[in-house]
Amino acid sequence: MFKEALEQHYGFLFEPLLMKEILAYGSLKKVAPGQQLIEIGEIISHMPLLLSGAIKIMREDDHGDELLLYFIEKGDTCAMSFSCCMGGTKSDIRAVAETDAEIIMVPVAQMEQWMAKYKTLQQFVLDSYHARMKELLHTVDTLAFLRMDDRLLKHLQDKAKVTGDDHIHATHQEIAYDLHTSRVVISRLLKKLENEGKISMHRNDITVIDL
Amino acid sequence: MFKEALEQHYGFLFEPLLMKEILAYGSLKKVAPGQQLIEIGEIISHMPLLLSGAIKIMREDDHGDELLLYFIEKGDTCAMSFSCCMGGTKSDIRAVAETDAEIIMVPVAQMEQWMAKYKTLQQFVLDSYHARMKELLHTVDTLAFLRMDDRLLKHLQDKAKVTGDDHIHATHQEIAYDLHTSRVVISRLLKKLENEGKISMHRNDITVIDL
DNA sequence: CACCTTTGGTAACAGATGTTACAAAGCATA
DNA sequence: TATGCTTTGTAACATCTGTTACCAAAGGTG
Repeated sequence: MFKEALEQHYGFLFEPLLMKEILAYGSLKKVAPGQQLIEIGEIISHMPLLLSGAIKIMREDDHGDELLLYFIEKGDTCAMSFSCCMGGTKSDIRAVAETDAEIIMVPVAQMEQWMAKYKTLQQFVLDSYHARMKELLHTVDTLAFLRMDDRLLKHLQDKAKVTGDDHIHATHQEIAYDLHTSRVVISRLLKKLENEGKISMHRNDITVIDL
Repeated sequence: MFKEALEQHYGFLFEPLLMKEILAYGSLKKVAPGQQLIEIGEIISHMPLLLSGAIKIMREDDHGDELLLYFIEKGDTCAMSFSCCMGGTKSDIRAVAETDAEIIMVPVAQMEQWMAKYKTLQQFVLDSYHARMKELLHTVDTLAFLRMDDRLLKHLQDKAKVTGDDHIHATHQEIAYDLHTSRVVISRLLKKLENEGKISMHRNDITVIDL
């Protein structure tokens, strides 16, 4: 049962009746790192409520080039998936598990009913939109105002934060995909960060010192 | 009176009772190009409903460097200002009139009441969030995947679209501020676009040919 | 017209980022 | 140990963008 986890992360937000409904209609989904949850262009049938772990939200252009937008953590939902499923439109983003994660999947049909009934859910959705908007603004700031070395360090810090581990297990190539640059550039800048004492490196393992 | 304009742009969206309330409590604001509507850090007391014209939404970093996020046109609202005023938080963005514009300003206090009462307003706010989110995603795409020449052309096309005029009256310096680059870079790339036949240039006037 | 201000053009250079190519190191496995 | 794959290091170079400096053109004002 996922009753306890639900209570813990959403109990203070949602009214008791809504909690019961979520328990009745929602289903628990467990995913492993790297597992894809939502693909671009896919029609959304469920709204996710994250109980544990972290999800990374990615954007892709016409040429298949990728960019990490932000991470979603426990107690959050993907507001975009909400508006997509309510409007019946397709997903603008890809969602991939960054860590092991537990998610409650609520069917769209229920969500529509509940939005009319439950004030707390309305508020939650609005708050969620606001939070995601702020994240996106942050992403824009990063892209517009920072150079690649700062973007890289920030990325490593973010990754350490959402995984709760200052050891990052990723190849230079994987990091390059997230930041939409090339492996050589990442290797170069990582070496620079190491020389500056902000990280230390081993094969498949970067330790963030400057957290 | 702004009754007619309101009917025209929002009549099909809002229920009659809500329209009456907006007429009763909203006030019409007319602004001229360049006039600032919202400043970063400001507390929002009113929610704007755009009747005519276009507003540009800007972001600024710690060093005072600017970036144009997107334009808002008639029938739109600034979803961010909504969440800011509902939450009592400060504005993350700056809003500046791009053209002459007419805006209905609705006091926050009313908005909170109406959100509980009127389904159509709830839907409008959710839709507005979704639309703004999409715009921001577009902005991210532009920053992450395009080079400056394409960003510049896209900016000129956007500007021509929201003003309804393929003649753009702006100095190279002003364009440089919007795109967060330097005047020299803009001059260089504009000359390139002119050679490619996509625009033609005169002092303080760029004509977009490739719309 | 003479004078000044604003705006735009261009060269020359610096720095950041992207690309290609190749070597070396780490790891797994026969 | 020998072999092969993955991952990382590095050089050399191309390209894009940003900076500085200076001049020229356009427009306004006396």
